[in-house]
Amino acid sequence: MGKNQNIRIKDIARMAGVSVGTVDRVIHDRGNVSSESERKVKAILKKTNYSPNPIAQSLGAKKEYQISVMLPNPEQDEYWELSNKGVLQAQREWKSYNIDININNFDLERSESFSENIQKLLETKPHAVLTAPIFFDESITFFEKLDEVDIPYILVNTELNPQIKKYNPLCIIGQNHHQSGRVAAELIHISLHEPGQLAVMHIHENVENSIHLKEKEEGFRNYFAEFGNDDFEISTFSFLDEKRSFEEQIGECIAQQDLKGIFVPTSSGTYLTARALGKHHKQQTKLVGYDLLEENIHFLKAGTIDFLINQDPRHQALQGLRYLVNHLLLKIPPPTDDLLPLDIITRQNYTSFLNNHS
Amino acid sequence: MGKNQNIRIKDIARMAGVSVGTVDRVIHDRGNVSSESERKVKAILKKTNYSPNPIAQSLGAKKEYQISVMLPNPEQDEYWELSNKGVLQAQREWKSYNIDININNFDLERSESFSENIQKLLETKPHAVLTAPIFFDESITFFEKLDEVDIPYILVNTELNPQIKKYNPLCIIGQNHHQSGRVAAELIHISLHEPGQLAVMHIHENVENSIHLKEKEEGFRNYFAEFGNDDFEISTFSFLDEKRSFEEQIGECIAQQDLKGIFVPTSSGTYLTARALGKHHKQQTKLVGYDLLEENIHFLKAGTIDFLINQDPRHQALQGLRYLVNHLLLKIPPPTDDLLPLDIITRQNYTSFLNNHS
DNA sequence: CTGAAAGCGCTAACAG
DNA sequence: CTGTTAGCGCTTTCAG
Repeated sequence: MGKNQNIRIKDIARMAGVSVGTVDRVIHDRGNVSSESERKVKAILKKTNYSPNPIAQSLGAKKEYQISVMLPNPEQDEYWELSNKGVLQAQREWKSYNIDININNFDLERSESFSENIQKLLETKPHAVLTAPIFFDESITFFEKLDEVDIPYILVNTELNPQIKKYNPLCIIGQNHHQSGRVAAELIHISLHEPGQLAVMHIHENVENSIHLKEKEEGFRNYFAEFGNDDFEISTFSFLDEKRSFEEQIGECIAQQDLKGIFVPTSSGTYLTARALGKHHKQQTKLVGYDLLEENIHFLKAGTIDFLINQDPRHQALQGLRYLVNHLLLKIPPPTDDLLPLDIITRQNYTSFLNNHS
Repeated sequence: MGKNQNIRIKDIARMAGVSVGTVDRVIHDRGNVSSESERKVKAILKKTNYSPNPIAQSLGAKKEYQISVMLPNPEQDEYWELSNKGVLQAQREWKSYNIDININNFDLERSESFSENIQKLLETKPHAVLTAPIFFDESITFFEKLDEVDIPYILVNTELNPQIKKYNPLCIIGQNHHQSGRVAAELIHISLHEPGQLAVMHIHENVENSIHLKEKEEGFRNYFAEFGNDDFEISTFSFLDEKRSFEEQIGECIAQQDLKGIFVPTSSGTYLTARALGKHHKQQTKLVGYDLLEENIHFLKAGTIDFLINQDPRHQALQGLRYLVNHLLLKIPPPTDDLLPLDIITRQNYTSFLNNHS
């Protein structure tokens, strides 16, 4: 048990017969130390199992840190509004620590907007970055540049995948999408009392996002495939931005098919589907979607939505920023990835998720 | 946006025309300040929206804090072992902050053990206490004494109820038990495809604990009562410590009844029931219980247990200690109570809850 | 290459 | 009642 609470830099300086300045130099590899001194200091360091007092460390280093957040415009999508709430909370949380979190928003509909913003962001030379790789190709350019100038970055809403492995994010925060799809399947399976048609609805999604969505769908199908029977037949429907409103398109689809269960792998798609089910009086169709958006909660309460899987974007952002701060301020390394729990939300437990948990 | 990053105590001293000492005194209500000075300082404090730099604060206050934890012996029950893990994590987390968390364990089976321990604990005069009111009557004595000597305390595994309102815990951490019972009912209801007998099993519980359990049962029954039909009839069974093992008793009960669904409101009761169901080949009976104990997970995977509701004892302890530390170190007041989310655990999502989340 | 010394913002002991 | 001052442990000049 390290009683090393009490060894100070001063102590090890004395033990090594040098000054605190020298000790600090070897600790931080700042050079300008004779190999002799270095050897001695390092020996004592090892022997005493010294670990610096992070509090004093960050007080002493009166440095200001800039963290840049690059996320979609919260006004375009309630999911990102929740995410933004996490950022705002982090801003408050670290206000007095000389951490400046500045927010850059890009347009969810225009990938160019993302590219434009990374230019501006990089010019400000932040000490760390939090982002979500919505537009994957553009994000890759971003990663390359960040890696190049050695700015640490953390990704939210992401899962470790082979493409990302080529780059060096400090940490990746998200959920296991495949497993998430399996949870959705399980929930439909549990609540469905008779065989029938199922559907996966892809609504309004930039193709770039499709990595997640495909994985969710795969998990969903995979779950049912394991049973090897054909009680359930699964179709996939994709609705793209057209002249006709999504609601109209979805409504038509729902009217034509006799669906027993629907899985919508996106948060905003969820309430769009619920609306359509409502309009066509098909509320009894089992519907599983994502996230505690206002309208999703409404339809959950009403019974149109049966389950929501919570991706907790607010927590993801907050957690990402905490990792970044700990990294900058206290040199505490975050995990390489953080897979959040797959919360199942129902009519009976949703309120317990609505309190602002830290 | 507060550019108050940079207002130091020194600044507000200058602005108020007093010394830093005085400012510090009014900030911490240490008295010995003329009402005139106090007024001025408070005005500036308000105007500048001053908030102290917690880092400097904890460096400056070279005070050592003692926090005493009083929880059941973790070796007696895996639930409390999880709880203990939270305590250990907190110990690590605040190691370098001069916070000394010492653990007192009492015997779950002997209420006298609790009483004995509170004596010893009080003699050490800790700065704060974390406990769980397992033995309610004995706990009340404890609360009274803590209130008397003004030691702040936080309760875990508890819900705000009229009896506790007479005392002054700093915060109460737990779940809404009534709602928890309703979640259990909902889960059974969703997964049950035909009417039938249901049961609530009370296993091996000290009567003192029964407040929670009664509330869970009430929520459970209440859910079904709202439907007003009699598709489901609910019986209550209680198993007390006797010559015969619980397993035997439960087994007998299960064999005699034709139960479609069972709700067990305790974590250890859950696997005991699952064992009995296994032995009597009644795995198809829907079983809802509590918590990610090793054996519960085993039976969940095997399909004997259908759902677990996660009470996250580890998180409760950790959170309670964080509140305490923030209270002591930074004077940040915790909420008066913190109701945690009612996590639903299934075969498909349990792994996502097993990672050690902070 | 090295040591001395001045802070970082706050707390607390000590004269007055 | 009030101001002054010496730290907390570490970083970072700045002479030498």
